[in-house]
Amino acid sequence: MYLRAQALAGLTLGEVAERAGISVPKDLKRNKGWIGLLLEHVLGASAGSRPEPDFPHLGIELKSLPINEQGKPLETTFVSVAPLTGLTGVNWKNCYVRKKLSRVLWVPVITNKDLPIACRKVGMPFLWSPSIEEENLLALDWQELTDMIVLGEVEKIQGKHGQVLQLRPKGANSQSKTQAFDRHGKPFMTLPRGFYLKIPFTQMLLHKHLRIN
DNA sequence: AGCTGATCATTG
DNA sequence: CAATGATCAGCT
Repeated sequence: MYLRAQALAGLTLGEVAERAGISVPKDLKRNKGWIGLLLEHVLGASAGSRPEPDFPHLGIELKSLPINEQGKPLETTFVSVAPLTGLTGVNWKNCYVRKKLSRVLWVPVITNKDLPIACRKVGMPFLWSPSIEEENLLALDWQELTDMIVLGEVEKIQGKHGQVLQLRPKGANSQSKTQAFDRHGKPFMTLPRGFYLKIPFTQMLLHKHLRIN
């Protein structure tokens, strides 16, 4: 599977889509997850929206990483939705973020905005598991953000919180609502949130990999 | 130019 | 509705 991913390196998305018999959209405005879904399809990941790794047997999560020609990620990377309730007994060791990030196949895609989708090229995929240092950074941020949620301060959380991990809205739109608890423990409805990896962190992963290989 | 809140499609 | 896949786009 990793080898199949490496075989995609250097191909354009147009070529990959053609292999898969999938047509390429003009833009991603109404197909924001298209590249990720294309890669899942050609690599044989299990489809669907089930909360499982993309490759359950291998415990590997597939993430496409939009980068520019200089190798800089262009977007933050969504990790998972953030539970706002039922957090008693949840800690870093058993949390969903850690599980999701335990083994990730990153597939960089050169996604300069001025390039048509079909002309954008797949970079060299790499398999990653957090080093001790990386995991410590993630754990620190996760704990800070989770503490705030537990304290009923979810609406005080800004994207700037966290060094490598941030909490931002993750919903259909600003009208989306999910349940949370306020500082007095009373339930109220608020925007669903998700954990995202900040750009400098994924940039570091990419560059570490490039140095090693 | 980067950040962060807002948004889109699809599925179970 | 909430989870999957993310990128858009206005504001600073």
